[in-house]
Amino acid sequence: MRKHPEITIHDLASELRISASTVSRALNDNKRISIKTRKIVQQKAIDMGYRPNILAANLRIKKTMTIGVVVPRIDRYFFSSAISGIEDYAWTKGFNVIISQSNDLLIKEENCVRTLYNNRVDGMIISISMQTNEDNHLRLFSDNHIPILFFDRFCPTIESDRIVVDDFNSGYQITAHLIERGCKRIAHIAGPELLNIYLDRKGGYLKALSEAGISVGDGYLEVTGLTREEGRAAFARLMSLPNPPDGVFCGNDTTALSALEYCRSNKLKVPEDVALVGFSDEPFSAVVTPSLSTVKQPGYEMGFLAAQRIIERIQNTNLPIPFEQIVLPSKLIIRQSS
Amino acid sequence: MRKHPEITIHDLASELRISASTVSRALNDNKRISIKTRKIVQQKAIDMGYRPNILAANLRIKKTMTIGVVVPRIDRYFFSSAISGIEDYAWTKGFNVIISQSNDLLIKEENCVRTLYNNRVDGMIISISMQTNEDNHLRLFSDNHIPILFFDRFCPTIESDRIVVDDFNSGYQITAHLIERGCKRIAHIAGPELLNIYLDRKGGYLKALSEAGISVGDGYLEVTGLTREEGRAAFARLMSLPNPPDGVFCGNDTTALSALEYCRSNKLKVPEDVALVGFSDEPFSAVVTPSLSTVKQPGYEMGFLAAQRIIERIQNTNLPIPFEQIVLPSKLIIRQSS
DNA sequence: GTGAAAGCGCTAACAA
DNA sequence: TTGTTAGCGCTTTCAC
Repeated sequence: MRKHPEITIHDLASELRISASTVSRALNDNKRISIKTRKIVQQKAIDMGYRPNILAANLRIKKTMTIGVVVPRIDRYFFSSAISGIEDYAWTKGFNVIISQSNDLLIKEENCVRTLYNNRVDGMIISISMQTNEDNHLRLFSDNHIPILFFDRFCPTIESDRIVVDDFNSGYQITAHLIERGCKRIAHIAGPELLNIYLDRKGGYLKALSEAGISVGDGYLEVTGLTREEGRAAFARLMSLPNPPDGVFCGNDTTALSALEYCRSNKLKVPEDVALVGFSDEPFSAVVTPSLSTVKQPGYEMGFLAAQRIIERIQNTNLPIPFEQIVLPSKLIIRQSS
Repeated sequence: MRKHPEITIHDLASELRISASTVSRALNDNKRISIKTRKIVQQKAIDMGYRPNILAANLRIKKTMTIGVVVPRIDRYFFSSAISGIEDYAWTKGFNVIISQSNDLLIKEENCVRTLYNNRVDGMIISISMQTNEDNHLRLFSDNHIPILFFDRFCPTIESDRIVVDDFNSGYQITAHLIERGCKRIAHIAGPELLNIYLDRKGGYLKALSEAGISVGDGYLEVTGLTREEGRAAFARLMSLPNPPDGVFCGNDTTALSALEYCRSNKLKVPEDVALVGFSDEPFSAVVTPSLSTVKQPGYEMGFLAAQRIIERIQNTNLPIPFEQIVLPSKLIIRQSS
């Protein structure tokens, strides 16, 4: 039931008849202060209900103990689990996390990044939007030597740490799997070419095909925004081809789901008529019927590692740690749809 | 390509040969400064790449412009969409949001709340954990008159604003719907009685039954933690009853899904043998087969409104606005499972 | 309409 | 081992 009057180190100091700096040091467990004094001060702090003014400390120390996060959308499972990982680690280190979403819009992303910059976050973890085709806003950080770390979707022109999964190899595995299960005509619904992840997935697809001596059928490569609607349209186009595919690697689970729904309403059997594979292992993928083959990305782990990495960098801004691209393993999950 | 040297109002001041206070005022569009001076200062600020030091301003002004959020888990769709709503509104008002998750553990929740308190957030939006049976940590806020707002799951002993959906009525509607479609033996898998939401859902269930003159069958009321596993076990118990139910109102979509899976592996037809209804409209609910009847909660809107409300309160701490419980409409969505 | 000066609560260089 | 002192960058009273 304590009331407003905030206790400061000066209150503690005068109460104990010592100086404020001693109080400050004692509170921070500075070894220059005798254990005895430290104990006394710390106890008094508790007794008087002292809480440090982080603002003042941060102003003095010129750090905010905050890391900024920008993701396309919070409510997508992959991103929310990544955020979960970021939060969990950051909190153990006393860092706060402020989150913002770009809605996959470049202009919104620029706005987010600028706001984080103005808020003086100590570092930024970002997964760029589908539209991001330039990097001026990102340079706000890199040019000013504020740590920046990309996860999943990165901007190739900014030198920095990155945490990704091996999209190329995953795309390769998916396609190889389709080939192995007997598909002869394999199509791919790809995402925006601006993004490394989709480019890589497509690359893996192409490599697997060419290794197997299969050429990409006419019209078998669709490039879309990977929304539900675009996915459905793209899949419809594929299935209306004179020689429709018997296996489709969809750029994400959302489009795979659209494909599934298209099949349902058009009485196509999955996987008999056409085998389907998605990407991301969204929560719904395991439970739709037929369940969706997909690639599981370790969202939580990526976030956790990202936080770990960036905090390490924040705490060693002077040390010249080389930038690193960390590739986490993803896992092909074969279910009923293929 | 600007470098480290941060510009301060003093730099602007000396550059323009005016005082720092004038610069400060001009930057804040204070009408005591002539329009002309304001323009000049603001332009200079841009030219010199000035960015205000929010930390210093906040220290002075004793606000952090930050609101804290505590949810059970970020990666559950309902919560991530609520957070999305909170973020969206807060950013328009220049507020930052710091998010933490309790993992439905009281001890973790206490920790989160304490951290937010120490971080001097200007207000807190919280949906309490399944274990929260006391309110000492919450009193940290309410006793110190820091605005606190509950959404969805609230603590009844703390006086404050609340934003909820009408769980009672939703539970009633679900049950009435099951009755209407011909179910005679309706069971309910309820959640922890500690939480208003589950208590209300159960209350609605009971009321609908009693109004219809149906009594609750023996063993028809299961109280669980509503996880996938507990849901499955509870549903298995129900179906092993001598007189198993022909309609089950599951406390959330997760348990409804478990039930569905149980039915699948036990060759029970849904909804013919047993009709199923869940709660929350998780992303998977619409796409499983059979698709899941459920109640849609407006997560994003709740978050948006919560942010709006708490910011209003933060900005009028002196005004005695009465506490309010805002009930948002939820919507029964009837799908194939019932 | 503008300036001088004090101070938010803390840390840290320098002294003792 | 402890204290003195000087700010961090901003806002704001009070004076002119």
